[in-house]
Amino acid sequence: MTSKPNARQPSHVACRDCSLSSLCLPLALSIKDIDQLDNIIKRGRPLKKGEHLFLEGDQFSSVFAVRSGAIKTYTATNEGEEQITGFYLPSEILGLSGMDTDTYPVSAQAMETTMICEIPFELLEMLSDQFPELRRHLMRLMSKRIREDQQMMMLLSKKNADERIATFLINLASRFRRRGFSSQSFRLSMSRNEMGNYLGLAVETVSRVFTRFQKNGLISAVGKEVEIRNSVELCALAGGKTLDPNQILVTSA
Amino acid sequence: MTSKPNARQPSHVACRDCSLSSLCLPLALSIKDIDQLDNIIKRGRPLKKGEHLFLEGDQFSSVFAVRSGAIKTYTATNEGEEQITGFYLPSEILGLSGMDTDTYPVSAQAMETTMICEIPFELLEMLSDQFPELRRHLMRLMSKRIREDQQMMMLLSKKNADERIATFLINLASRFRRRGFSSQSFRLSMSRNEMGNYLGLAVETVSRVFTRFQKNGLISAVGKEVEIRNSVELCALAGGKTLDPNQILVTSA
DNA sequence: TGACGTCATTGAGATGCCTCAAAGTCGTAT
DNA sequence: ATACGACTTTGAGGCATCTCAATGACGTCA
Repeated sequence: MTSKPNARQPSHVACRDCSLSSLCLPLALSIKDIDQLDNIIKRGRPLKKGEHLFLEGDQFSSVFAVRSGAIKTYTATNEGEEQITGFYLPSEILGLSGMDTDTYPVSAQAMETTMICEIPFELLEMLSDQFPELRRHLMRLMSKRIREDQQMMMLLSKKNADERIATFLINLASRFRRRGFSSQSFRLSMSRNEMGNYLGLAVETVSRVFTRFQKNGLISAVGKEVEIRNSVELCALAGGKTLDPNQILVTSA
Repeated sequence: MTSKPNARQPSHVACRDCSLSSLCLPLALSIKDIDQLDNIIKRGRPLKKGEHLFLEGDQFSSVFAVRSGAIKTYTATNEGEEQITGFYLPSEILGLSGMDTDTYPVSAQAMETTMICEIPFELLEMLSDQFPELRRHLMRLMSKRIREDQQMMMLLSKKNADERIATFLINLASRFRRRGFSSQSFRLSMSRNEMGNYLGLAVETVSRVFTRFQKNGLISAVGKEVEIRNSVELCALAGGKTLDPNQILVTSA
């Protein structure tokens, strides 16, 4: 673990000094070009838990990178309930799905105190006219998202409750790992309810699966704190295809 | 109806003369620039039913546009069954999800005799370095796909069997309509089995829902021929959010 | 620190879809 | 024309998950 996940960060770190630069958009730019990206990025005040970054139907104007905290995106079903479409952790980019419309197709809300980098899309487009590598990176981001959504569709149409939750936990673990945090032990930023909503399960089912996983020694969980105690078994439940080869968990510390 | 859906087309129509140019990639290019796209497009022999365009794991090299016929993409589940991830009709583009990997993440197979335009990705990237409008179009395509996948995730996690099939039929209808064909009456290119696989339902359930829909006068179906008899009801079942405002069906001819 | 509201857990019963099984229909190729 | 295989339909029963209900734990704020 390099540092604590929610360590305070000054609110105006330059991209070149940001610890996430190797995961975020700067990935596509050389050191000297990063400063240009830096110039167009707006860094707002931190969002408090429950505050919205944008609402479904808002004028599309920017894409966003999470710097700390966590964001969920959701849309309203026909019956007016919320359907969560994604969770975003630090270094992850959201807002790209609004690109071909005038308005955001989902709402984005902070699940805890969250810091955001805002990248006005018009400027990002100008910058990507300038840097082919940046636009390829954007394309790759979107392409990756399409593949991830397809994995999600597979989860929703073929997996049972146990497999869904195993997959979800393994996926979270690998995302934490990528950011340099422990993949064995972490804090969920979402409630059981939100998890169930996202995974197409009732809260009660999520809760029962958690209980069962603990009885079987797969995980231990106290509230939102989760520890993966048997990642081999959990991966097996999740199904090998869920993780990229470079995302395989280390089995022991 | 402007012409029959499966009317024979000569196998080497230039983009500028293709009846699908207003729906396909040329959409992003001016008349004189289209010829450049034209030059990089490879037009192969027609694929027969069951033939593959590419296999999961094949080296990623091109994106493809369907010119006539129909393609399905699928991937293998952990248990080795096939999971269909999409159906592609004429003018629709597939292969973009492979963009950020070396290999295609899905297999693509012809569901009937199908003609394809192949666009080598390297050349497409060069061309889009030249034409900002083309690359914005590509981005929009991907962004649209992300939104559609999210609709699909919503379908899979919140809708029951009736709603899934209503949504599917309405979606197909609007895609036919966009291409200038009847949205009231069309031929399914997929089997009940494939439909169920895609929608996360057992074949038997699909069949039962079709029967029920016919009893209730929503549709009539003989084999793969489907007629929508009550599009208002069917849309209501599908849920308003499923269709873009510009995809709303005309209620009567 | 105590009280409240939110979130999580557990139990019991209902249900929608799946599985298995069998018969019926269609398309196709010989 | 006929026979075969593949696809579709229908029925019966089982099961995973949902729904409803109640209790329990936690976090937060006065």
